[in-house]
Amino acid sequence: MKELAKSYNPQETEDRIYGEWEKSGFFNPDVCVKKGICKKNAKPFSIVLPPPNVTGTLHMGHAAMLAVEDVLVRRARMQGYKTVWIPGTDHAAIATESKVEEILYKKEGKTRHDLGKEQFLKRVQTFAQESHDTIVNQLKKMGSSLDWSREAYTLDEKRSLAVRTAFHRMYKDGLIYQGDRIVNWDPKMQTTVSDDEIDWKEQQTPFYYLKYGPFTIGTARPETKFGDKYVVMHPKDKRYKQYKHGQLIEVEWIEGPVTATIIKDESVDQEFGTGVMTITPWHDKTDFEIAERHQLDKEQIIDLHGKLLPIAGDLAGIHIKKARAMVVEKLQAKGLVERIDESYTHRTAVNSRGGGIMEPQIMRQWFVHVTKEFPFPHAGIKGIKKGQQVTLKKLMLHVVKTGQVAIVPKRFEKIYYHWIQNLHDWCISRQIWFGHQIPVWYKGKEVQVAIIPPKGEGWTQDPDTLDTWFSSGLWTLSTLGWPKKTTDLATFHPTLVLETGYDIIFFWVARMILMTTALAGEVPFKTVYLHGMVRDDQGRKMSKSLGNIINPLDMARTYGADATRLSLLIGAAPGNDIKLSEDRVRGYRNFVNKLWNIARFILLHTQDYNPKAKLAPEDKKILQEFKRTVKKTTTLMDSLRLSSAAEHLYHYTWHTFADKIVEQSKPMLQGEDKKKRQSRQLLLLLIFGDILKLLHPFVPFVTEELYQKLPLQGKAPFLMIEKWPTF
RNA sequence: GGGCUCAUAGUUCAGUGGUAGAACGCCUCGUUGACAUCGAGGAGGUCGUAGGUUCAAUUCCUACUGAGCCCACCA
Repeated sequence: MKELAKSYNPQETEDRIYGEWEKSGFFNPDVCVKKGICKKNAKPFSIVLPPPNVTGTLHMGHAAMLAVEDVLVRRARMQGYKTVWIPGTDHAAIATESKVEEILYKKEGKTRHDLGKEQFLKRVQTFAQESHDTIVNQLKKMGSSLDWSREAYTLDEKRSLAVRTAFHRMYKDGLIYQGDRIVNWDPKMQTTVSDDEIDWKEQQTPFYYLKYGPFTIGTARPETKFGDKYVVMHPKDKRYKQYKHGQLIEVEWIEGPVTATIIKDESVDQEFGTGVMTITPWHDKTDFEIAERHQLDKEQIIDLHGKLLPIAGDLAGIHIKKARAMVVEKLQAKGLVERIDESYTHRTAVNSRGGGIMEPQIMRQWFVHVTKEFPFPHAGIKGIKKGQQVTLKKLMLHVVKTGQVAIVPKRFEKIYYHWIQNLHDWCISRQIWFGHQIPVWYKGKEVQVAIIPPKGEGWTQDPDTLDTWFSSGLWTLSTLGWPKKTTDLATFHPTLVLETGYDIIFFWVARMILMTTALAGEVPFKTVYLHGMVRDDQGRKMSKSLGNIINPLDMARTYGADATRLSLLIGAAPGNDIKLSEDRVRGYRNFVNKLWNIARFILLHTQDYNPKAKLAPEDKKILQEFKRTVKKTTTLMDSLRLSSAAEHLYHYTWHTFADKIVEQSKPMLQGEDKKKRQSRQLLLLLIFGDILKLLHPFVPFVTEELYQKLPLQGKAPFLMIEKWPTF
């Protein structure tokens, strides 16, 4: 028996251990079944890894996610479940494309158009591949027991088939349609963007009160007002009751007299401004909806590059940024400006990927119809019969309300409901190059929506690509082989737990529920476990500009992956943010080292232990007391209270086992009484062996390394496949 | 504008209808054979404020204050 080093060296251990695990194949449930580690008919336990974007490297938030998921997975495996955790990465369409564009521009001063589609996509793929390799390496460093044989990529061949199939089916069910609707247009990136990808920036801008015939209207954007010919007020507004809905009036306006129509609509806020406004339906969502309700004309004022169209008269071709001052000047010359309020705060929509200022436009795009009734074609959702009329919104609400999907912590259920109530049709087409090209083909006036290109000459595919969340919304299905009826799909779907940050509950969680229920008639997962954001020790977001980023790989290199994991697990309640500091990680490094030294002591004193020794009554009692810790840990983990479980183990290991039991054993181990000594040797080995098992999900590397050195009888070849202790 | 969360020891956080817990930090002492990445002991809290329910509230309810977050079509 070689003596252990004086202190634990994670650098020497972690990569070697991970390599051994990988080589063993036990991350793969099929291997476990084949080798008899788990029963053929064992209950399945499946988790998909929320696929990191191939835009860079992993951050502390990822590390927190990996820690929680690996704990769940490792424990399930030890409990004998047929356990799989599926790795993968996300092509992240617009995020990756804009990142590569940025690099290209910085390094070579070129745009994607200078390269052309084919060359540009090659660059993106190279970048994505490098990023992927880094990420995989990082996932392994953190000890994640992922089944690499099942690795997926949102843009690989299998996932592409799933995407095309989903699009085709949803189109046939009337859930996807092409329509002319108002969308968020980014003139800089030349693409649509979804509501969720917009950041709002507050700005002080002047607010103009303009004379519009007998009315005074308020606006923050006079440069869009050229075509305004509807004047809208609340039907109950007493100030304007002499005006009737539909009444025509002549008003003097920017380019001369206009015939305006009075419109009464309840969406007008009587308290705001003068309670009267004119509308620009082509470039404002609210205005668009008013126009839809009353079937009003809509006219485009601004082109897709942000320049004024001929309707602006001599200002045509001017960019809207410059146009404002010029329009105001014109209005002032005509005496139409009543007053200007300088202290108005306006919220500007900005594309969170790349920063272009959004300009709403009416455009022909593809949408997912969330309020359309359709006969539900499946039988797998409780409370909804096959053939029953449902909408996507209703489905999304139903599965959570009935508990078929549980959200932890529960308060996020309310947030989820609220979001669905406000949900509009989802625009899924993007005018970028990197992503799943829309599976629609055109030939003259013919249109075909299909899974594979139509036969015959002359078909061209829609050049647009799909919103990245369309493919990640299928993730639980597509990683398990859908639309094919694979064994994996039958065995592992629905997955048990989806663990992710609360910041992407809408982006991703909601959309997975939407797509999976609609397409497969199953929930994608039974429980959603939401972790908090990892912040710095002052509770601030980690960001480059603040320079407060703590890199998980740096922490793992300095203190070990195990310590890093513990620092992210202990003190982290679901849904609550974690404040992390290097001191914290250092503290848990000390615990890992303590564990190492306990082992060192035990190994030193059990060289000659007798596996058949009888436990003395007082030792039996200590063992019984230890079983309470096993029970408590088990119960806490069952209820997903991982932080409490880890804390409890920490405390027991250090302050009960090491400080009391081990200390008290010293005289017995060195004493003359052979029976006492042998009993105590066995006791220490038994309890410590079980401590290692209990701790293994939390700190897999050090426990594996130590367990392999324990002289216990009947050990499994790896701690990771040992049975979870009973009580 | 609507909603949510948090407020407990110096710090980070658990927790419970019945006279408060952990970790880190701090103080004192100890320790050359598992571990100074250590051991023994200790100090430290009227559980945000004001009401209410209750035999009893840090725990339940209401209001307020402070911190943070999310949503929303005020032109």
